[in-house]
Amino acid sequence: MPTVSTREKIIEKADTLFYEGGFEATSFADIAAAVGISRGNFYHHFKAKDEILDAVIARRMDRTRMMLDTWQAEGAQPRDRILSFIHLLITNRTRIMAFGCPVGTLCSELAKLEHGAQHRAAQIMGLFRDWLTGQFRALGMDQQAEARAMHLLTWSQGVAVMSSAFRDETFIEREVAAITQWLDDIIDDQTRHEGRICS
Amino acid sequence: MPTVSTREKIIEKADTLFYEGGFEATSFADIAAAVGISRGNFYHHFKAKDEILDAVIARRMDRTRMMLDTWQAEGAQPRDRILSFIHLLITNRTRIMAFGCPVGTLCSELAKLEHGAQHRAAQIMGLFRDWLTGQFRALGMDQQAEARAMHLLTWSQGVAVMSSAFRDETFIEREVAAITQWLDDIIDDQTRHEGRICS
DNA sequence: GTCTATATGCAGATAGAC
DNA sequence: GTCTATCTGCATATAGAC
Repeated sequence: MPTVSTREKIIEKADTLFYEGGFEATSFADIAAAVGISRGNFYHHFKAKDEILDAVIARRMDRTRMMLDTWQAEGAQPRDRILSFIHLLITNRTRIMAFGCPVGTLCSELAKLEHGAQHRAAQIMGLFRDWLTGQFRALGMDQQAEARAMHLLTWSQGVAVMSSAFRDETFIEREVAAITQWLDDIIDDQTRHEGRICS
Repeated sequence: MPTVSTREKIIEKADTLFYEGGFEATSFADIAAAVGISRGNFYHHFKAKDEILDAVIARRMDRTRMMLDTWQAEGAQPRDRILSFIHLLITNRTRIMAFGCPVGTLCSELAKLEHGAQHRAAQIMGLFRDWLTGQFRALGMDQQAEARAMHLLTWSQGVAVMSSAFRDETFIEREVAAITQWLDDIIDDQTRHEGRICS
């Protein structure tokens, strides 16, 4: 029977605490208290704080891949799949306003700490970039697919930063509407362009 | 003779260290070493770490106001002034790639720390928002002035996060070109709109 | 695998000499 | 106004009993 191991519980709690309080500001004691184990027991599972960070990043990579796979399977059209990504801003708006984007803020923090795991954290962002690039490519935007994926990611990261700075929920809603409008505009352009080539 | 006081030196060094290493990760010892004074002397000037943060935020507010005033005086047209803002991304690209945006990353960090100074840090962002709103208003975009200021700020914050995550200098250059294009497009739209009303 | 007890170091902060 | 010496607490990390 695969009950949740202590190791997995540690990773799960550390993931949440790193997101909500930051990596540097989260202590072993915080994680141990959240899991309900002693500090000493901690070192049976992880030799150093950096090892937990590695495990948390690996967990986030796995969960991101699973989420992207779900969106891929559930979305009938590339547009629907891209909308799944955009609507993360709505679904997670309360947490985003309080703590920002989990990926963006981790990358920013590790950059300042000059932490070795910085590159691995950026790979989570890379998963989104590559998946979104695939969606725009499926829409026939071969040349501009990656640039548009990067634009959408950039816009989302900006919304996360600004909404947490100003604590404005309506801002997120307005921006999501604007992003959706942008998406439909470039899809319209693409459709017209293909029509012109065919005729 | 107004030589730079020790207090001012502390604020200046703390400003840099908070930006490059983060507020939480920067210790009194770090600042004292950078200034060249002992830790004990520190407390003659600041009673607590939070007081230094307050002073750093106040300094950043002052310097931001001065910068905006300079842009206001030097730019002949609102478009030129907005371009001054956009080109911050180019001027500071090396530091932005390494440490992100000083304002955005401070807001993000203080949000996670649930720090009381969070609101004051967001006021720096507010200075940019209000100034940019004034520029768009001067372009005749009364209704949409603030939304466009927020869009420009959001985009810039996104570029800062993404360029530091991927460490890509060419990305900043491409985005600045795209932002400039966006600016000229909405100015064109505005000009045509005014023409239509007058004719 | 989990615990208690503990080592070591550095953080923020204070007292008091010069 | 600057220093040295010191306090207290919490951080990461280890040792070893159960």
